[in-house]
Amino acid sequence: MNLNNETFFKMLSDNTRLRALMLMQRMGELCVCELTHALNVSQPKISRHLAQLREYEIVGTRRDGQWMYYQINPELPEWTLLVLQQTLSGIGESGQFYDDFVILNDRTKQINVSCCT
Amino acid sequence: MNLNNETFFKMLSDNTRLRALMLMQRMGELCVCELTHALNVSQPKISRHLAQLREYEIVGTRRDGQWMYYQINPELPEWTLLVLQQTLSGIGESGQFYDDFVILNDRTKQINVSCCT
DNA sequence: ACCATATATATGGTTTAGCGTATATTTTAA
DNA sequence: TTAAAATATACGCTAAACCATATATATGGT
Repeated sequence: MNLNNETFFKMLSDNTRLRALMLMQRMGELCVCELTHALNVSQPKISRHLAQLREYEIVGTRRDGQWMYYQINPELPEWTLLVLQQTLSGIGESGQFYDDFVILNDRTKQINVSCCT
Repeated sequence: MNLNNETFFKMLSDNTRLRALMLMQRMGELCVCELTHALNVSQPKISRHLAQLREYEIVGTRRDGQWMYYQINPELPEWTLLVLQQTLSGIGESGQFYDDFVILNDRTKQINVSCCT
């Protein structure tokens, strides 16, 4: 599927997708279970949204064993990358987006815990 | 209506609204008939979209006689203004968004022509 | 081969968004 | 006060988005 400007913003216009993107923007790649946990949404739900983001190549994936890692596609048009960056710095330091980050971080700090438990 | 991040992007995710916003970002305030003409869409259509943008205070209005002028609300959160700016510089120099601008400019260059003829 | 874990997809239903057409409102001018 | 222009809204419809639940696929370990 080809990404036009309209569609790019549509992908940002769902709260679950936006939260996921903000986490990826901050943390680099993340696996599905980390996102499921940090955002506290059902697995099929996050998976469907990630599939949409991948369909338009807003995110790329890497498989490592059973885990699928998602990250923001670094080859997106420059201006879209800047928009994502601007958005994170605009909204990432408080509220829900910040909370998501804290939950994710608390979890990853627990060493020796496999990605998803 | 209160504007959240999700909604902000939703407002950018419709092509007609995005085109209108890009023109306003470039030109400052514009009246409905200018937008109708530049975007070549029906008057009720642009009017409904402008009403949505106004509902979330993404744009503000000023009446001058029969004409209603719309412009991007300068009191939007800083990051959203930056996103709009970034978007225009990313997509405004070619394609449909540029074409809209050219059409608008050709028209306004005709001096002594009332706003809508 | 079989099971458990991680992830993806399919299905059916509900809500929301957008459109064209018709009509209403506001303002100006005669 | 009537008409015309500019703009806004209402209505009925269609399509798209999103969700929860159920099921399928893929991988790794035993």
